[in-house]
Formats: sequence, structure tokens, C-alpha cells
Amino acid sequence: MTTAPVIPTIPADTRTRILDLAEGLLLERGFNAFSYQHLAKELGVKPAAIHYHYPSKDDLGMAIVARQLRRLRKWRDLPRVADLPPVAQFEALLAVYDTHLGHERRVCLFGALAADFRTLPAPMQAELRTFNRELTEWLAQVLAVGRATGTLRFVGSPAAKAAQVLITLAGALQVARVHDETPFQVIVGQLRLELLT
Amino acid sequence: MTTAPVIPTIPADTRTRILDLAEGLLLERGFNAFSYQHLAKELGVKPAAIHYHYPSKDDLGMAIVARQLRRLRKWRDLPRVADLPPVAQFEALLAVYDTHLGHERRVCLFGALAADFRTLPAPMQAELRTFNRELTEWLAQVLAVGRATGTLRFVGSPAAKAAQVLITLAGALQVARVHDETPFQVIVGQLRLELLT
DNA sequence: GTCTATAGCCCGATAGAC
DNA sequence: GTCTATCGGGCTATAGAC
Repeated sequence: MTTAPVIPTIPADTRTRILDLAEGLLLERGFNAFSYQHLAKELGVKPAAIHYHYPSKDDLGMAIVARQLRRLRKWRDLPRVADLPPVAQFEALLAVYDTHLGHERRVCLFGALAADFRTLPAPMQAELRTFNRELTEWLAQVLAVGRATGTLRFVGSPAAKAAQVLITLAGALQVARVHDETPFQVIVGQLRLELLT
Repeated sequence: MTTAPVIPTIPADTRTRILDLAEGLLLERGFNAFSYQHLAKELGVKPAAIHYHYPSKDDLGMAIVARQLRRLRKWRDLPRVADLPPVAQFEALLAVYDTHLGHERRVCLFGALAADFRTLPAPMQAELRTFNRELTEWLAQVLAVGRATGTLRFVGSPAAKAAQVLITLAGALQVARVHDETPFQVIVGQLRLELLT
């Protein structure tokens, strides 16, 4: 029996470690419920050290959303996603939400920020709008192709259905947080039942 | 021409005024983004005055959720709601969400609290779970009767469909906040298109 | 270039005035 | 019974040490 190769854990630079940690706290507790103190304690530095890397909390919040947007674009354009048939693309999307669920029942970026939206700095608001718009447009295209090729089934416009499906997924993660993972699975099951032919 | 009877605006007692105001701020900005100072300034008193009526912010938050739960039960059992046929009950539910939208694009209680759920006091968490559970059970019953009588159409279990529809409505209000009222109307239109025969 | 000491503010909450 | 003066603490952010 061979042992799996040891993949060295590359210690991310401080700037990235802060961003990862802040993103986790944002998705687990909300933007107004984590502080530089929380980050500092976890990283073993003083709160003010964070300010060197991200001068204001607004900057840090913006960096989180901007990175998520870059990731979305990268993911969407990946050959192993972009070249898939529509049903597999839809399943790949579901897998992303399932991953969120697996990470301490994190909600998605949109679900984390929507309620507190009015308290967010304007640049973050704009970036989140772009994020949601691009994701919706991508899914609308997937749904349109899927219906045209007879592998996905729905009534109404692809844009309306995409908006509905995405908000259902965001909401399913929120319900999972309030109750447990069961309703998430139930709701995703319902989506599959309705969409897949 | 006769003038409409003057309905005197009964000035609510201070306790109720605080609760109304706090509820509004909660649904517009989130639980962690409003303070006793905000309430006090609006009411023309000092922050500490609020503590007389609601000793802690946890008490105030709990009072908001508890009142919403009382309202839900009252609304659901109203003859003009309980005695309606399923389609009209569904439309009555949509009207409630439309009212939220009309009030400064408020989100619903669930949508306001889900993201920050882990930062809420335990009694509030429990009460919100009850709120969501009772609302879901009510809608599941409505959907079951509607399908049995041939006026509502859906696949899957009434419970799963109810969970999906409610989370879609909560999410539709969140999207309306992030973008504008259009996506809310689009998503509600999609729901109607799919459910109504 | 990286981090710490500390300022200054706003928070929720208590004690006690009226 | 109702409200105000004030406290201790946590917050973000700045100034400056190393």
C-alpha cells in the first residue's frame, strides 16, 4: 500500500490569511458582526496590524467581494465548467452551494450581505450588484441552452427562472443556518425535481 | 361631497412606539446595525430611557420576533384569510410580501435575521425557528388543499414546495433591496406562472 | 515595511434623580 | 413610574516605534 503524496501546506502570506479569515467570518456571522479584534486574536497580532494591510474595514470588505467576483469569473470560464453541457453546469453550481453548506453552514456572499446592504460602503454595494448580475446572466444562459436542447425544463423566461433559482439557493443556505441541513437538501431536491427532465 | 371621517391617529404608547421603530430599523438595516441611540434620537429621549422599557437589546429583539409570531398566528386564523380558497390564500401571502416591499423595501423577518443568526441571543433564535416552522406548515397545508382541488399545480411534497416558495419570497425581497423592485416582480411573476393552473 | 501603543468614539447597561 | 447622567468596554482608526 502506498501512502498519498504529502501536499505541503503553503502558508499563505499575511494579507491573504487576513482576507481568508475575514471572508469566513463574514459568511458565518455577517459584516457588522466581526471586528478587527476577532481577526487579530485569531492571527496572533494586534488589531492595528490589520490596518496596515487593509487600512479600513471598508477596504477589507471590498477586497472580499472583489475576490469573490474574480473567482466567479474564473470559475465560470474554466474549461471544465464552461465546456460542460447545461445539466452538468447546473450540477456544478449546486456543488458550489453544497460546499458552502459543508463549511460551517456558510451562507453565500449575496445571502450574507443582502439584509445589511444599506449599512455597507457604496463600493461594496456596487460590487455585490455586479456579482449578482453576472451570476444571474450566466445561469440564464445555461438555462436557455438547456431548455433549447431539451435537457432542462421550465416555463417563463430564462432570466426570470435564473433569478428565482439563485435566490432559492441563497435562501436554502439561510434556512440551513436557522434550522439544520435537512431543509437545504429538501429545497435542492425540489429544484432538481422541477428542472431536470 | 362628503368628507371622509377623520380617523384620529391614536398616539401609541411609548413602549409600542419603541417596538415599531425598532422593528422598522431591524427590517431595514439588520439587528446588529441599529442601536439604542438611533431609537432615542428618533423618539426625542436619551438612549437610557429605552432601557426602562426594554432592559436589554436582547429583550427588545425578542419582543420584535414574538410580536411577529403573534401577528402571524392572528393573520392566519382571521376568517377573511382562513376561510379563503387556497389560491386566494396564496395571493394574500403574496400581498404581505408586497407590503414589505412598499415599506422602504423592508425584507421579511426571516430574511433580516438569517445571515446574522449566530450572533442572536438564543431565545430570539428559538422564536425565529418557530415563526418559520409555523409559516411553512401553514403554506404546506394551503398547497396541499390547492393541489387536491385542482387550483394549484406543483410536483413534489407540499412541505418541500412550501419551504421552497417561502424562501423564494424572502429572497425576492433581498434582491429588491440590492437592485430594485423589478427583480421582485419578476420572481413573484415566475412563482405565479408555475403554481397557478 | 511591518506592527504596537493608544486615541477617540459609540456601544449597551447601571445607578440613581425626579 | 419614567427618564437622565454616567460608566466600562469594544470598536475603528491614527501616530509613531522598530
